[in-house]
Amino acid sequence: MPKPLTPNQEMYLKTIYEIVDEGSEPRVKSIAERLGVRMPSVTGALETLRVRGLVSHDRYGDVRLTVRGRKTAREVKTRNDLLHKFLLEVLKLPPEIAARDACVLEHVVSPVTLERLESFLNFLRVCNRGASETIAHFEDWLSCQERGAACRECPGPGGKPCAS
Amino acid sequence: MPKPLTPNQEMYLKTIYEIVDEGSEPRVKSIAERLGVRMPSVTGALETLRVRGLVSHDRYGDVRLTVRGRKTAREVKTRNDLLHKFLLEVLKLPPEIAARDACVLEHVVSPVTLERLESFLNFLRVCNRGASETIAHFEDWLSCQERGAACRECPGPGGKPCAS
DNA sequence: GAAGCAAGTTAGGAGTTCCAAACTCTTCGG
DNA sequence: CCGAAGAGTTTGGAACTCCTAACTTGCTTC
Repeated sequence: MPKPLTPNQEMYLKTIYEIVDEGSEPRVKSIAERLGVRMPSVTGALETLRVRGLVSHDRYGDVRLTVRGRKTAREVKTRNDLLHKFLLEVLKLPPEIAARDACVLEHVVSPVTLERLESFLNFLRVCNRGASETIAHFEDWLSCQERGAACRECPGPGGKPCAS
Repeated sequence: MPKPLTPNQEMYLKTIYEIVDEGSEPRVKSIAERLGVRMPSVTGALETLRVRGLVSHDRYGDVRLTVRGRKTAREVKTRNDLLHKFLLEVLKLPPEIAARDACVLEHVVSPVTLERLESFLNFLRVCNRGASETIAHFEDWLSCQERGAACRECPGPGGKPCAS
């Protein structure tokens, strides 16, 4: 079995995939900009990925994902989408935080946990015993918390319901 | 501002903290065993942590956390506990998976997300509009899913309720 | 077609993290 | 009190990641 990719290597793959997905040519420069690194770092990373058979890249030439590279990139992206959805729709995190965290978590969360998160989202979708209402209540409760007040029906910081 | 610690460095700190917490002397060997690395790795890591003022350690001498090191270790442990609780109590993950994932996530999750997870757990505790019931339903639904059946009231994979 | 600029690469260096092998120190038993 | 065993360290090497500085290449424009 091949050594697993590092988080960084997965990030390079995902970034190339996204650039292509947006209809642009993946250039060393644009990859560097997206990842917040300098061009030599990209050249180096592409070399390791090339050796592993995930991208094709000749000196001064085009950067392309191989079939295997594209497959891996899609997997990373799938993990990201799932985490992002959870952070956004369940935890109600602001978009920038959700995006940032999904981007870190996508490389480290276990498959089992990922699957469970997916189940949780499915459950919220199909449950007809008030699961989505609970999530809606959570959002209400959060905004009461922010005002330092108690929620209409659930106790707030002070333990007492408020009028909101 | 000091450079942030790497996940690894946080792990070393947390490990030493736990060993002390259990009433043992933190030895290079026991730290190595817990972290699944060899002794030279520990010696090296202790040196970087020493330079950063987080542990005290003389050649062949005792390993101790400094005040700052202990503070950091406690912070890591707090993050771990919170994540662990969430993975266990909300996602209903098996203990080994929850422990493993909490241990990775503790180093990378943003403070905002951590706080939100804490809010979520608080919400489940204090909500009197059925939040904890929803989580209980999730657990039921999961076991139905495992049997490939539908839940009593929420639709399962086939979209239809079952008798469970 | 040549010059210049932007893109890309190489070279060299630093930090982190790990390892095996070889060495040193401490401690404990005889 | 001395020597062996185990604990701990040093050395040297590998992988990954990043950087700056200097160099090369390709393209575009005059």
